Amino acid sequence: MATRSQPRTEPRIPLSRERVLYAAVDLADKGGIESLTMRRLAEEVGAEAMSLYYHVANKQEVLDGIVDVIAQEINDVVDKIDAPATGADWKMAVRRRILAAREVLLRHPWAPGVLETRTKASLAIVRYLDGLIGLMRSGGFSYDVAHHALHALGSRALGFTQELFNPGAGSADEEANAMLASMADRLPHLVAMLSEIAHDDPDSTLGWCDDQREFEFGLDLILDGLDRMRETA
Amino acid sequence: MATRSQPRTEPRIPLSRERVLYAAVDLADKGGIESLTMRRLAEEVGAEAMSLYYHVANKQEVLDGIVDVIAQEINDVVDKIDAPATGADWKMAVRRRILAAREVLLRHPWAPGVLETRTKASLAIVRYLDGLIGLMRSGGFSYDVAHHALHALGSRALGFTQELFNPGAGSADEEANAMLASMADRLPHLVAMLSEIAHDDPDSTLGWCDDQREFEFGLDLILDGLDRMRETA
DNA sequence: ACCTGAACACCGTTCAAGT
DNA sequence: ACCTGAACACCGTTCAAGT
Repeated sequence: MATRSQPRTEPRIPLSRERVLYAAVDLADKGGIESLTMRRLAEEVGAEAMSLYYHVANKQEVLDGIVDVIAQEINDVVDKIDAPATGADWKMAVRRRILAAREVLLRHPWAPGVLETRTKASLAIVRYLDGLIGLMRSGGFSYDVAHHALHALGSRALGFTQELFNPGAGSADEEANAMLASMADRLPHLVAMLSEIAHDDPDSTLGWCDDQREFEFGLDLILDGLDRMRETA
Repeated sequence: MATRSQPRTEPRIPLSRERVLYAAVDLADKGGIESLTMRRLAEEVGAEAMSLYYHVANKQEVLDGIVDVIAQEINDVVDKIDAPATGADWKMAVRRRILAAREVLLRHPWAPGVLETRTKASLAIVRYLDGLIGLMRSGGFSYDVAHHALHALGSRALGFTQELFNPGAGSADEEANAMLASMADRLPHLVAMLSEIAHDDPDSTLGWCDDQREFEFGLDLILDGLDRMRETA
């Protein structure tokens, strides 16, 4: 429906590494990470698959790139949080940053999984970690303890926990429940436990069990333990 | 070179789901998880790729199967550990089981990554978790707290922690160090921290940072925190 | 019951060629 | 400098056919 003077469906803004990466994040947000293929990404961006290779070396670099985009988003949010008034507030300051990072990840649920597969450290993530170390330092920790602390937090430092399995939507859940019920004799403690508690709160979830309350429980357990070390040191 | 009476290169033991899964574990152990393809798996087992589909529904089922194999290996080891004498020993009992699980995973370094991608709970893993819950129960925890505890442990319950990135062997490491050094101004705390500490202990590692000492530090921080909750409850 | 050959739809990527 | 078409090597998987 374009006029003859504009021959084909508009040449569009030229490709660029940035445009490719943002389109990749969009694709993953909309269709999950498995929908992110070079061919589909090219389509999304109005080009042929092979054109992408002019702007990124290969798919690994795309994956590195989108992790970096998300990490930058985290830094943007986190940088707006004020520094703590006194060093003793380190715990609250770290806590707020981690929960802010989590909010970003909740908007990009594919990100933790991709992150795990990365072999190169994203610069933006390293920047984020540097901030956490800084907070702990001014809270009175030695570099040595701050280092241990990062390890103890693990992926929690970025706002997510690891799932041991991750039943998707609906059906698998019922199936699992049926299975569990049928073997109550072999799994006595687990069945008893699950019948006492209930996983509600289907929002605020980054997986099956990684909901907000549980995340904060584990986070606080670790932060409290670290704080106690700080006091006795 | 076979005699005419034995026409082709020996018919071999027939295929079976078990044989397929053990061959798959072998392949992953030897060549990493990315070397596990249906076609290569078939070759390993002396058959055509399509023959596998008679014994497993698809590749997802192979992946489910091999984590189950590893989880059984964990249970085999863990079941040999004696139960604690008194309930108060829950902490040491849980600790020993987790460290035993870790030893198994160190022999199958691809397993944590595959585990994370599974959507169905492996029965063997669920059995393992049931055991941990049982120990905590007899240690005096309510089911509610035991449940929180499992969440707080996360993947640590199975003996591994999540890496935020995972530089492989050698070169990438140096590259990362060079990068870090070149931006000491933008990452002051991190560079300072890394110059103070050193990651040695290249054995006992399940990734870059997940070495034995750090794993135990985080584990003990959590277990101690839980124990404190138990005492004040 | 168990295995296979040929074929399909889809990957990531190379390379020589177009503008 | 930027983009592309054709082609390659490799996936997982289906389906009809063999024994």
